[in-house]
Amino acid sequence: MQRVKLADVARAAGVHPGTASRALNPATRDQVSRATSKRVARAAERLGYVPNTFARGLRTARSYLVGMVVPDVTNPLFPPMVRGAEQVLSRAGYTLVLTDTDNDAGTERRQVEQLRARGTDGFIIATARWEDRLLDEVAEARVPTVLVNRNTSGGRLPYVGGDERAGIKLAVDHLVGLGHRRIAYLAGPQDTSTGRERAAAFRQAVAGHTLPTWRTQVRPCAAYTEAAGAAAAVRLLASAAEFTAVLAGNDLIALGALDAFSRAGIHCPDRVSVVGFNDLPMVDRLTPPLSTVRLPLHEMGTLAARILLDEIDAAGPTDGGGSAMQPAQPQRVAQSLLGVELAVRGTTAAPARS
Amino acid sequence: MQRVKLADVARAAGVHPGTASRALNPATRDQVSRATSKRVARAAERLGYVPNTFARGLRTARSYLVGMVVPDVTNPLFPPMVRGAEQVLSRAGYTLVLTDTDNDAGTERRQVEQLRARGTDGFIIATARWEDRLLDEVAEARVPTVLVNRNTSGGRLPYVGGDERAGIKLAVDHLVGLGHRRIAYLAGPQDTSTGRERAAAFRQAVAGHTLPTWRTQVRPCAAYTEAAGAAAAVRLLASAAEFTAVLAGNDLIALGALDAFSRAGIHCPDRVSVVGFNDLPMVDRLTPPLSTVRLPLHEMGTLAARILLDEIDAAGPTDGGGSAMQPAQPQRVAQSLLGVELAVRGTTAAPARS
DNA sequence: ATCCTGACCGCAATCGTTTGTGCTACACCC
DNA sequence: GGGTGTAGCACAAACGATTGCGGTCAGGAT
Repeated sequence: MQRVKLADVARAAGVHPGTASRALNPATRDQVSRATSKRVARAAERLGYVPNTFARGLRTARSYLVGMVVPDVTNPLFPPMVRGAEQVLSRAGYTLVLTDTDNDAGTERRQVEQLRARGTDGFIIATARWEDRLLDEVAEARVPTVLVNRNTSGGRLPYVGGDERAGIKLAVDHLVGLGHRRIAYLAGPQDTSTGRERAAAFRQAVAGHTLPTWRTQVRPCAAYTEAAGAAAAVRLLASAAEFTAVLAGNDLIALGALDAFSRAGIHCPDRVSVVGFNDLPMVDRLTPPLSTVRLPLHEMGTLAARILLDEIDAAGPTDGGGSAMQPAQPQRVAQSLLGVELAVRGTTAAPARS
Repeated sequence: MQRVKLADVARAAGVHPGTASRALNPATRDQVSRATSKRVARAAERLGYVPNTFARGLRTARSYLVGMVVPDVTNPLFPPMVRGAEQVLSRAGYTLVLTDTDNDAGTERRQVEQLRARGTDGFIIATARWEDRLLDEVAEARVPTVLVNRNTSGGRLPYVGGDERAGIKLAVDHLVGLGHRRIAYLAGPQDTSTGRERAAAFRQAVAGHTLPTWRTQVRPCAAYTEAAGAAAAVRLLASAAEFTAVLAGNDLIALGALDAFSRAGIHCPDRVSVVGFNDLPMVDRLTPPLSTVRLPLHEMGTLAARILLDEIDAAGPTDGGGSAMQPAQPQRVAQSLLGVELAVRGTTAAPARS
């Protein structure tokens, strides 16, 4: 590894290693005279001293490592969050460790445990399930953690996401504004917060207008994939329900539905309007370009990182056991909802007059 | 951090910590009787022992950390590589640290140095420039490193990428097969290996057929972006060169060119054929769907990781200075080119008969 | 002149593992 | 039975930084 150690710096500055340590550490610098502090700093600079992370970590039980857990880096939803998080973390001297769980609960658990063993200072987790034992344990162990994009039912961990209710409402209002009265919703999987929240928001938004509702109006998809979206769409068609617009739980579902419609000879936007969610890259280049709800993904990443840093500072050195003071009841923690916007594009239009 | 340490395990098994250490380490297990080894293993299991990475790293100068450097996680080209690399690394007990340089040489240097200070065991680098001082230094310092996707001029570091020459040849042959005779090439930036390699391959492929060549036939773009591609395309149009097909340095350039052509009223594929490179997600859903060369991105990631692991093993504990035996000349290292394929889709067709 | 105070810094223990060295038996051979 | 090997393990010294504790010294108060 690197050659020059603290003792070298100390020798060069003519002081004891302990003193050099204090001089270099901003938090303890005032225990040392300004003169020696300067001298040590200069020596360190000159010799190109960089502290040995292992030694430091061994003593302080701080790794300056943060784990970020995503289901699939390949899904374009996540990279912007990763990027945002990494920017603020690295600026704060932390290093981001990315792990991809491949959407599998087992590997997720393994990865998290491996990172915990490594002394990771905290986690940013984008894989939360609505009921999530692993996260319950993490919360129990008081490991600094913040959820992003997906929340849990418990609400015991800080969360940052987009304002899904607002996004759905925007979409529904837009469709209603165009003249649509019968709108179907292709919901995401109901074991994720986004699937549940958006579905609930849809019902609420529809109830806000005086629109007809019918039994098969909201149909959950098995997954956030094109295949699942297509399947749900054909089921919807088979149900013979009348509808002039479809709101999808996310863009992939919307794309799948679009495929199904076009295969059934139902042209968009002439015969059916479709709205997605997430505004994935490229969906604005399709024909017709997809109308969709845009989330501030990058900002979600940066905010999550900032909240995590606060949490880490508050927790102090990782004592694992957590502080003795346990609140009377599981306290409610910060749930941040960021503003979203609707991108109106080519897949939405006034309904055909029947 | 975690409560139970090696000494606890040793006590439980009735042996000295040193012995417990050997018993737990597969490489030194044979210095201990089978009986005690079993006993220690059982005790460790029962107590839930996980070794302290700091202490271990402090002693062994091994971090089991690998840094992966990409210019921009948000570019869909990279996530599959990251994913592939992470899969093989984590299976080998390593942890992947991802860092995004934002395409900036300065932050790249800072990130790499920070990771080096952290004792990172090796690097997978996807940001190589054709002339790259930082990588020269890294090679000099003998830090285990493998380049992926982009190479350097020196060829002193192991590299894994797609077989660009073959890809370009496939594309050119395809166009020629359709009847095209005048093909232009919109090259990527010439400070990257991909930009240079593909351009050279294009010239070679064209020379392989008896096609006309002309002065403005290959035009470098300033960057791998849609804007740069569009700009190059309008320059190409302005040059009044006759051409019936365009091969692009990558998909983004192709998309930009497509935009420019459509703005100029030149319809694709009727009046001009276009083929891209990389096969980004979604480009198969555009109208017309983009014909392009597909790279085995995931496999590039896994192979890079495997080569890196070999290198790390060969290098042994990070001694920084490198072994004393220096080869007479900078030896040529493994340069792996993976097979590519051409996805023939809607942007290529026989040229209009003039 | 003595005592006290506080600023500054040195000393040494400590974090938890790994690993070179050396001790103790026991087995084996002639 | 004495010498030689060898297997199995204990001992303790590292690795490099942090930090509680205590010592020194100058300067001011009494």
